[in-house]
Amino acid sequence: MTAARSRRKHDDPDLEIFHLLRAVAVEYGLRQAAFAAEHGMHVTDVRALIRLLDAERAGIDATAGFLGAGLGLNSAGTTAVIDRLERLGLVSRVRDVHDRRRVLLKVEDHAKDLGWSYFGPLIDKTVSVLPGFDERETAAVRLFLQTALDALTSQPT
Amino acid sequence: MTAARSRRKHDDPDLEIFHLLRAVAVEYGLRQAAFAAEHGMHVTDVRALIRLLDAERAGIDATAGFLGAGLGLNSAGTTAVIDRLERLGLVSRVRDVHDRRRVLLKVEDHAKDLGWSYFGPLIDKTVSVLPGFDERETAAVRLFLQTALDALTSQPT
DNA sequence: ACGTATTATCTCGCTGAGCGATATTATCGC
DNA sequence: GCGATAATATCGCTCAGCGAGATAATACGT
Repeated sequence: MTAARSRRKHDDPDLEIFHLLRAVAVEYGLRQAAFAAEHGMHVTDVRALIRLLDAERAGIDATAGFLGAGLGLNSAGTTAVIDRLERLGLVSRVRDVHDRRRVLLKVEDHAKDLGWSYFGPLIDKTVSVLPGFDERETAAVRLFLQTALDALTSQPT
Repeated sequence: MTAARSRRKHDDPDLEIFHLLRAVAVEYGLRQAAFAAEHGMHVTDVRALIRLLDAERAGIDATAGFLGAGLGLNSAGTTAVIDRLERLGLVSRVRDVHDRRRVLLKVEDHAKDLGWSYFGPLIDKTVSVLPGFDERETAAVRLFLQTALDALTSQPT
């Protein structure tokens, strides 16, 4: 394991790109925390909101259990998150008519606006360089990101 | 603000790349949490360790205050983080000889190995596609990441 | 040199997020 | 209907991080 330390040089251009990607990930986390604080929420609440918005976009109806699993929380923690979001008027609990054990989570319009106010400018600025890329360049970006995602999701050796 | 909602279509290819980047950021966070749990640490501890390793690589001598600022913690929280890292034998406190108010944080070799065991495989897999790229493709990836980083670090409109 | 302001870190008490265990309520198979 | 199962909620607890203030070393004006 100590051998790994000398595997790469510090000025390795590949490493530089990796560090760039890592910086993006780190900053993303910081921005999420800042956004949360700015709106009287916690990081978990923001993540929950995003989960819920993603689910809605995917046409999945989100339940408490679904959300808890997505956030890696147990039922107690999940209830607490939903309580907070409900108190902020961002989400409302709706009993499922067909299975009345289930609680469906309805994302309020206000939350959607909040989500867009968070991601909107970020998206615009981030993708602003893409129109200047040709097919191969765009494909390269996509491939690199996909590879990074695979590396992160696959179990380490 | 409601106008933002209709600004982009869901199948916008630009948005797809943004989602890919966002997924990378999210997964990075999850992996960090998993790594932390695996080694009896908290996410903050891992982030602290990375901060310290980065500082060492940059030739900065890390103090408690420096670390706290980097993590967005106040002094009480910072002390707690260092306590935990010290208890795990990953970091040791060394009084600065020239300014004896300061506590320098020395990263133990064990921590460096830990860092490499975390990032090593991730780096290898992530950058594995880069050798197949030509100059323009590599530059495109770099530019895209840099733009994303700028978008994240600049204040939102 | 000397008191005062400043800087760096730590201690104390507290709030609150999230956990484990358990309770409550609803559905399903028999 | 009735136990078994599933979905969510409640209770009590632990511990990360905060605010306020303590401690200790340094800088600085006079």
